[in-house]
Parts: sequence; C-alpha cells; structure tokens
Amino acid sequence: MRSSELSSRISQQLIQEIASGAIAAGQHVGAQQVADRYGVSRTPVREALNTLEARGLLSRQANRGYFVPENISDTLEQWLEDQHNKVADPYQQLANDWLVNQIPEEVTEQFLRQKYGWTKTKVNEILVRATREGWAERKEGYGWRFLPVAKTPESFDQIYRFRLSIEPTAMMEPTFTLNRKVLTEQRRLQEHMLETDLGSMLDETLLANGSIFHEEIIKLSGNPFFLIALQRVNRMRRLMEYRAKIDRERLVVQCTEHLEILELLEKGDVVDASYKMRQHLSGALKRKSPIAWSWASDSDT
Amino acid sequence: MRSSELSSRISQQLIQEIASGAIAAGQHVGAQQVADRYGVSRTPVREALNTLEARGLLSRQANRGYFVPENISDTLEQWLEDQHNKVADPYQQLANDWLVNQIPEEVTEQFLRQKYGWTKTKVNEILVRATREGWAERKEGYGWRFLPVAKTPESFDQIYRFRLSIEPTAMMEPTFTLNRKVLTEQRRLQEHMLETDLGSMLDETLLANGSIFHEEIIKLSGNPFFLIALQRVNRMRRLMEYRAKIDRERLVVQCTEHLEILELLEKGDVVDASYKMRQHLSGALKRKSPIAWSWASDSDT
DNA sequence: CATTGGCTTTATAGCTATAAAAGTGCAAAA
DNA sequence: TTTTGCACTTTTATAGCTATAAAGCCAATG
Repeated sequence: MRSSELSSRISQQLIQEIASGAIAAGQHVGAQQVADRYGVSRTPVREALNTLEARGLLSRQANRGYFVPENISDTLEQWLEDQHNKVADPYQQLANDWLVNQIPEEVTEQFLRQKYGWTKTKVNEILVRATREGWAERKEGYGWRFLPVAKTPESFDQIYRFRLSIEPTAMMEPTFTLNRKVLTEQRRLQEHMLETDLGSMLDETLLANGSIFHEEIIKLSGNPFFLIALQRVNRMRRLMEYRAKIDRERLVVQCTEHLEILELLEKGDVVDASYKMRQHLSGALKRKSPIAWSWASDSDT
Repeated sequence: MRSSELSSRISQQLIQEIASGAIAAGQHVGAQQVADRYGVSRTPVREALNTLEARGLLSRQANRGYFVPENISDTLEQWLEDQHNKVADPYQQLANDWLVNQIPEEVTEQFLRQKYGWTKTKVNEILVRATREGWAERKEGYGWRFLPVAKTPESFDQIYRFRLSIEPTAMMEPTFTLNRKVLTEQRRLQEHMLETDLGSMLDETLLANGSIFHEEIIKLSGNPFFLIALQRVNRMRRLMEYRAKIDRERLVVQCTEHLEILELLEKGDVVDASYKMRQHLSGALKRKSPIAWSWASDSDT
C-alpha cells in the first residue's frame, strides 16, 4: 500500500483526534464526513482509513465503513512508541540543521537538492513553508537566505515581549465577544490535560495545547490581525521548542493559569482576565519558558 | 537591449531612490555599491544602469561609471508619466480581481494558468507571494483558497487597531535605542516630502513613505517580531490602498506628525513620542485613512 | 586601488511528456 | 437513504532538457 503525503497527514490527524478523545471509541468514522471536515476529497481519506485499519487502529466492516475499536489504548501506546522513534520530516530536518549551524546563511536551491536529495518541487515547497513561518526568504536574484530570527534564546524573550503587547490588548478590543461555546470547549481541553498523564503524551501535542488556548482566546477579539500575528510567532516558537526538552511540571502551572483566565472570562470579567493574561505571559517570560535549551550553548549568555 | 525582471525591478527602485532624494543629484552610482545594497550581483545592476542611461536618467562616463545628472526633474516627470500608464504587474492584477470579486474563493492552479495565461512557475510564484502577504493559502489537497481578510473596509480599521497595539508599546521596549543616524535620515525624508510637489509623485512612493517611517521607528525597538508584524499588515494595507485614491492633503498632516514624533525622539523623550504615536494612529483610524474607498461600495456601510 | 567592462560559470525558469495523487460520479450494499 | 467501493477525470508532481538570467572572475582603466 502506497501512502501519499496527504493521506499520511490525514492518518496522523485522525490518530491525534482518537487519542485526545475527540473521536470516541465505538464511533463510526465515515469517509465522506472526514473528507468534508478536512476539506479534501474521499480518495486520500480512504487511503488513510485503510492504513489505520492495517495498523489495527480502526476496525472495518465490509460496506459499512470503519469504526474505532473499544479497546484501543494498547494499540495507541504502541503507536506513540513508534512516533517517538520516527524520523523528522524534511521541513524539521532543514529547520534543525539551520538552528545548529549546519547550513550556511545563504544557499541555492541546487545546494539543498544535492545535500538532501530533494526534488525541485520539494525544495520549493519546504522553502515556501519556511518563508511563511518567517525564517527564510528569497534573495533578489538567485538563492535563498535564512534569517537568524529563530536561532537564539533571545528570540524567545522577544516573542514573549511581543505577545505581552498583543494578547492582553486584543482582549480589550471593542469587538471582543465572550463565546461561551469556545470557553467551555477550552475548559474541557485544559481540564483533560490536567487529568491525563502528561508523560504519555507526545511533545507536539503538549506544545500544541498551549498555542491553541491562546489562539482561541485572541480569536475572540474579532480582529484577525491579532490572530495572524500570534499564530506566526507561535509557529516560530514551536520550531525552537521542537528541539528542546519540555518541563512537564511547568505545564501543570500553565494549565492552571489557563483555567483561571477562563474562569474570569466566564464571569464576564474581561478586564481582570486581560490582566491575568499579562501576568501569565510575564511569568513565562521570567521563567524563560517551560523548556530547557539544548542547543546554542555556544552563544553569549 | 533585453531587460530581465530583476534588472527592471532594480531600475524601478533606483528611480524611486533618485526621485525621493535618497540618491542626490551629481552623486556617483557604483554598480558594486548598488549590488551590495540590494544583495545581488553586478550583472543585473549593470543592466539596470544601462537602461536608465538609455532613458537619460543617468549619465555615463566611460570606465568611471554612472552619475545622477544635475537637472533630472524634467526627465523624471516624463518617466512618471510613463509609469502612470503602465500595466499592472500580474500580482496586482490577481489581487485586484480578488478584491472586486472577479475570481472565486477557491481555485486550481490550472484555472489561473488558463485565465491569465501564466506559466506554472509564474502561477506558483504569485501564489507564494500572496501566501506570504497573507491573503492566499494552499488547500490540503489540490487547489488554493483566497482569504477574505484583505477585502473589506473593516480590515482597514482592524489593521489600525492592531498597529495601535504594537507600535506605541514597541517604542517602550527595554531594548529600544535612539539611533541618531536613523532619526536624521527619517527627518530628511519627511522634510523632503513636504517640500516636494506631492501631485507629481507616484502613489506607490507616497504610500511607501508612510510605511517606511513607521517601520524604521519600530525597528529601533530591537525586537524583530514587532517589525515583522508591522511589515505584514502594512503589505496588506498597501494591497488595498493600491486600489484607492489618495488624499494628498491628509499626507501633509501625516508628514507633520511624523516630524513631531521625530522631534520628541531626538530630545530623548521616548514616552511622549510613544504617546504621540498612539495619537497619530488614532487620528488615522478616526479619519478612516488617507484614502477614499473606490470599491466594495456594495458592502454594508 | 577601487571600479568598470567583458567573459565564463553556475543557477534558475520554461517547456514537454509522463507518473502519481486527488477529485468526482455512480452502482451496489447495508 | 446513506455510505462504501470502484472506475474514471482532473490536477499536480517529477524528470530531463534548453534557454536565459545571475553570479563570479579577471584584465583594463581612471
């Protein structure tokens, strides 16, 4: 069974959803339904469902479709193991090599094709993504330039300072609306985090949780430019965090503070919520983030 | 004489610099120097210089290089005439068609290739740029999606609200440094604007002037994330302004306020400068920007 | 001694054919 | 009636070749 990039992305997401409890055990997983949700056609979805069945993460009933098995936790554990040992995708590989100074600041596409054995399209695709995430840019003529913006621990502080300037003010926007549904859902997710054994979760999942919370809150401002700006710095932050060890103790504090902010918002106390958000971010800034630096040890401290 | 895309971009920029006074009359324009400044090789620069000489915008002395003629204003006038009648570049064409609802929200690359007669690479290049500027994104599977974020007058207000939240605070960053050289240069540019006949300048030049001032100031914060965020919304703003008529009266007020901010900064009074910046932006927000909307008249007012 | 001008090398854009992946419609099964 | 399974269409990716653009080099010039 071949599996294209898209279909494997879909299986990843499906597993995440099953693992996080968004899709319950015993539930029917329809191809059309999934396709609609992700905005793609049924073809790659069916491939993904096939793959997951082959790995025992879904059971299949002829002509009736796929279902989430009742006893899935063991299989999920196994899958998590596999994930931990998985090779990084090309994008992460390039990002990593840049962060640890394995590639020069300016490169030609040719250089990357040779070094990594990528096709012309793949090189382009990856560089486009890096451009979008803000750490690469096309040179005027031939070649590309990588930006040092994501390389240093200082960037981390700068990102927090930036967030400190947009997140609390976004909550004070005149168009800010208290969407109960969003608040309830976020409360559910944060509480779920606190209840779950953090040790068993993938780093990516943990990091994503924090980002999603803040992005959902800033989304309530009704001003998309705040959201876009936050997403942008979050993506860059994750790029760096990807390389670092996560302090899971710190995450508990983080979730607790998130819940406190939610509580204030649920009471309709936006001003205090905004203030608490400021404190929350300041705290993260002071503590130098919930991660420990594993690279850039050669930089000036 | 053939002239590649890059070399014509360079000539455009050079003319802008000459017109805006950044390169003074009589000054020597070295190929190497220009190449270094733009980060390209001398080849396209030489092409550009050649073109400009052919049009009489530069004079050439054999083996000594190119110089800005003393009496250049007439030639510049002529060139400005030509520019006004120039066809829009493909990117602006697509942006325009999207803004005036001439293309659907979701398209395939094929569709664009047919509609505009672009090559595969060109389509890709333009979509990448649109992605970077924030109003297009790749769909999961095949196809692209255009985002409505840049389409409405409301976006304009939202951009100003966003700037209101980052620009004054950026000036209060602990790493903010008063770079005299930058301040002097900006003062020079703003004063030059006020002295020049605004009617004779290209819209792009006028719009660029405002953006550059704010970007240079925010750059002084020492936190690149503020700059990146501002550049991003400015690009989108310009996309919209490109379609609208500029109120040149308003620009005089703008320049004056810019000079007031500079004055405070030169005195080292950062707090008041930050406050003035806030006022400056609020003013623009209230006055609904120095442009008049020429499209989207069908939207809810 | 930096800078230009001409020339060589290298890199990317454009094109074509082909492979692969995603999208789509319809009959068959539950 | 809904959903799967399958055949078929459309769209995009890949590869290799050619043309052209950009980069890099070096001698000549002021």
